[in-house]
Amino acid sequence: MTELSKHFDPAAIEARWYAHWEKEGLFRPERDDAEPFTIVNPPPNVTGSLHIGHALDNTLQDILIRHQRLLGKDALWVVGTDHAGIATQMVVERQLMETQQKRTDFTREEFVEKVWQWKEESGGEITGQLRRLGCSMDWSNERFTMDEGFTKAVTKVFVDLYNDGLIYRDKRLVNWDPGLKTAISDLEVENSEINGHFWHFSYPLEDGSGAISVATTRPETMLADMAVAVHPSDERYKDIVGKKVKLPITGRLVPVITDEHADPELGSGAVKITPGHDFNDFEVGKRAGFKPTDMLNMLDADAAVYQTADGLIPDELIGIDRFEARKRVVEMIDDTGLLEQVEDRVIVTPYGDRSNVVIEPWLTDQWYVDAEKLAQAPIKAVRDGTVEIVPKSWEKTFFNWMENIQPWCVSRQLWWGHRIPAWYGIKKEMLDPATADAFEGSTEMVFVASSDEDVKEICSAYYEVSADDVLIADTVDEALQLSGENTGVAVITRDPDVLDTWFSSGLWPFATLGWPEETDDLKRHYPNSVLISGFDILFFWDARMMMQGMHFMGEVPWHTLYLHGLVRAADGQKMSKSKGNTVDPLGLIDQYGADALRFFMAAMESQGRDIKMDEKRVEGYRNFATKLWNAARFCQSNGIGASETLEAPAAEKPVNRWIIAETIQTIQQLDIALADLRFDGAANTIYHFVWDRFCDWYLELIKGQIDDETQSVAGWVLDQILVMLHPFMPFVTEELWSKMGDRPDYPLITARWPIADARSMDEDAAKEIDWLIKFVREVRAARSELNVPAGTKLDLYLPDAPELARLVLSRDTAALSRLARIGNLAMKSPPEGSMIQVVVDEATYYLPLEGVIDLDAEKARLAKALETAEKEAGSLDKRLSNPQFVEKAKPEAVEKAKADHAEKTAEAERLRAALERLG
RNA sequence: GGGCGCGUAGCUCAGCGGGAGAGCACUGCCUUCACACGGCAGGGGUCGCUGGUUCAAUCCCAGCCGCGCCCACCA
Repeated sequence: MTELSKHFDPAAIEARWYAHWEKEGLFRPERDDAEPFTIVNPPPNVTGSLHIGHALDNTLQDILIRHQRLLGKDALWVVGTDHAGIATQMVVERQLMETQQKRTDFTREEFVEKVWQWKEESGGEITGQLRRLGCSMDWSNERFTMDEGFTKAVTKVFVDLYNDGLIYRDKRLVNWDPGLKTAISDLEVENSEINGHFWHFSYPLEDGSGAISVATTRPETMLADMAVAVHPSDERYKDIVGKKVKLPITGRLVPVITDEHADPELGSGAVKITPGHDFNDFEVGKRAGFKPTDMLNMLDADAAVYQTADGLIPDELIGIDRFEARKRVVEMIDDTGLLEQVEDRVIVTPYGDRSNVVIEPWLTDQWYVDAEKLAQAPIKAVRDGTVEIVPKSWEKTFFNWMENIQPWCVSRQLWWGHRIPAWYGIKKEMLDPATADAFEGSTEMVFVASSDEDVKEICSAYYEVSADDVLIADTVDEALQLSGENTGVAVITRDPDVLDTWFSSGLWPFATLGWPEETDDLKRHYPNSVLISGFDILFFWDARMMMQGMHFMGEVPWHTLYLHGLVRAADGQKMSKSKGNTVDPLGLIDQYGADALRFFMAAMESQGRDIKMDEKRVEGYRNFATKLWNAARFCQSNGIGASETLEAPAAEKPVNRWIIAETIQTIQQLDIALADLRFDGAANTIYHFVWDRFCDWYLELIKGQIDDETQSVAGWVLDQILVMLHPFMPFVTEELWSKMGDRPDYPLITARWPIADARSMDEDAAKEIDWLIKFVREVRAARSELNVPAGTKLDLYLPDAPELARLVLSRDTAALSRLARIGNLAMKSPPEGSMIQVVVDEATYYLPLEGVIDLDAEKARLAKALETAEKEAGSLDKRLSNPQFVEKAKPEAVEKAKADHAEKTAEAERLRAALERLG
């Protein structure tokens, strides 16, 4: 047994214990016969480093996992990192930029190789940081979303979904990020309001019979206008419908059409229609009979002006950036006198969440997942309670999104990621390798397959059935030339795109367990027990896990979905790097220890609310750890050590019987709080037990009287504390566990969670000690208010005290002497003279005081106490004299009111008498 | 335009049908033999406002006032 230092120094023990746990395999002890408990960790980006949100998220998970491990379960916490397509590619591209290089200086293979290299050298920094937080994940099976097995799973999922008709290729408007030059999904678009303008143009009618006024916030798109729409019921334009207008600048002739979309109330009631560059207009365009392939496009991948198919855009505008083009178009229209008006207006503008660049609706071929179909099973699962969302208030949000879900664009024009397992046969003359949109309209046929081998088979089969117009492969596989030298119509090439990162991370709950192989782990740990995630990824990740999990596994991915909030800065603002208001969790760990940070997170995590950072509070929990440390130090120096029993030891002394009962009550409360996922309640329960009950009362009551029984009880209680606190504060508890006694091969991390054995509860002892505490408090308060010097001992006279009081007071003289500074005890009336009168329940206690006490102060004290008692008695009296209350209230409430009334009345009476005695 | 949530002690937050709690901050006393990262005692709240339901409302209902967040195609 090593002596403990006076202050607890977290840094001195954390790394040591973590290394020990990991090395000994204690995060995943062999428990093949135990009930499984499984959590998958939301895989952090491989580029990521631990931020305060991770600290919250992972602390909560670790609390659950450690608790379940202590309960004896086969607790598995799956861990790994996410390849994070866009983020990782950006990191490596930035790195290249430092040496004036760019991605396209390399072949795709070379670049991807560089990313892997980066990943090996610098990726996964966060995994070390999670260790510093104390997270007990199963590192021995760490995964990566692009490791071999996972990639296999992703490919299978794509192929299967394709074969089930749940993935398809479609030409429509996507959210195009011109900064990253890739499509992104709806969820990756963030709308924000900016100050813009509303330009009103006059479009002259072709026949010269007038003009129609249209207004737009995006004037440059008029270069690709294909119609002007008015509402069918709009009488003003009745005669113009069907005529054509001649667009300024391009001179394109476009029809005036009717469509419900046009709002007669807005502007002139006529709206320009640009199907290739606006989501509404796309729909209007389709209704008006335009096919997507015919819709005009006027922007390239960089969002610079691009010549439309009809070649009508003046050369001077070609190649100009969209925002510059906006100015030029307005100027040009103004020059022709067709600019009618410019209004200031707040415009909702879409930005890419990664690039922070304005998103462009752009007409491309992309892969889409039929999310609507996949959403049905998850909706039902939440509806019928198979998946419980905690807190429940998120259900509505979940349903609202799931029930209105849009096709999910899953293809990304990136190099880093899971490459889409689709191959195209393309006619040679259509192939233009120089441009990104080379495949535009050139696809002859698509083959979706898991491997080149599969492609070969499919191609051969296809060749057999329709030899005339098929391909000869030359890129993927030489064997495809089996198809013959067949006039050289086509080449085969693999889809250059990769999948949305969330497409793969959605498989996390089962692909990490070995799927598609039917492994034992998969059978045992799917469905997972619970998922902990921030509400910010409810749609991104949680919902997708449900869709993919239920489709491929036929079962929900987990039974409970716990959503926590955001950790905000102290002023309530969202933390962000750009605002510079982030708090580094590792800095907090350095300063206060991982245990303190973890306890803070747990204590602040009430369901449903964001957490505001409060460093003072972290400090407070550091103090708590020190408090526990010192309590253990006290125990150690008094021969109190590791308990030898799991059950509470037998005890005679009331104080020991009392603390055993208190401990068991704490276990019960903790069990309930943890079962309810009330992290705050759990943390507060153990906090107050340790500090208020164990340290402030129990240890004080036993000081100076520590016999064998007390040693074994105190040792047992401290052990239970260490176990109960371990999920929250793993480091300090493990250290104390080892220091409190020799327990080789029995580390705390795999100890036994205490059993709330109610048989050890003792009501009589509780009554006695509770009364004692109350009495000590009253005496202390009286002494303090009358400024009796702390060291002065006073004799105590109790002429009319009830039996319980006499018993307790005469037994616990040592404790009384220490805690209330009581000298001698006499069961009789006090001598004449000045004294303090203390009223506890129905009795008065007298403490004569040498010299003169401050009579006024004593009167004031008693008067105040009397006032309080009378007020309470009065209000209870009023309630009890209300027949309605006695009649209708619950009997318990009436009983309680009666008892309280009696007590308060007696107390008031005593206080009144005491006051009278003072004259 | 829909949906969700919040407004309780100076601050940060629990409580959510029987008469209000915690941590920090504040005041006074205490170098009491585990701990001053401590101990003891204390001050401080018309529980946003207005109605309603109830024997009883901070807690339930309605409306209002403030403040967040999410979703949504108003050009």
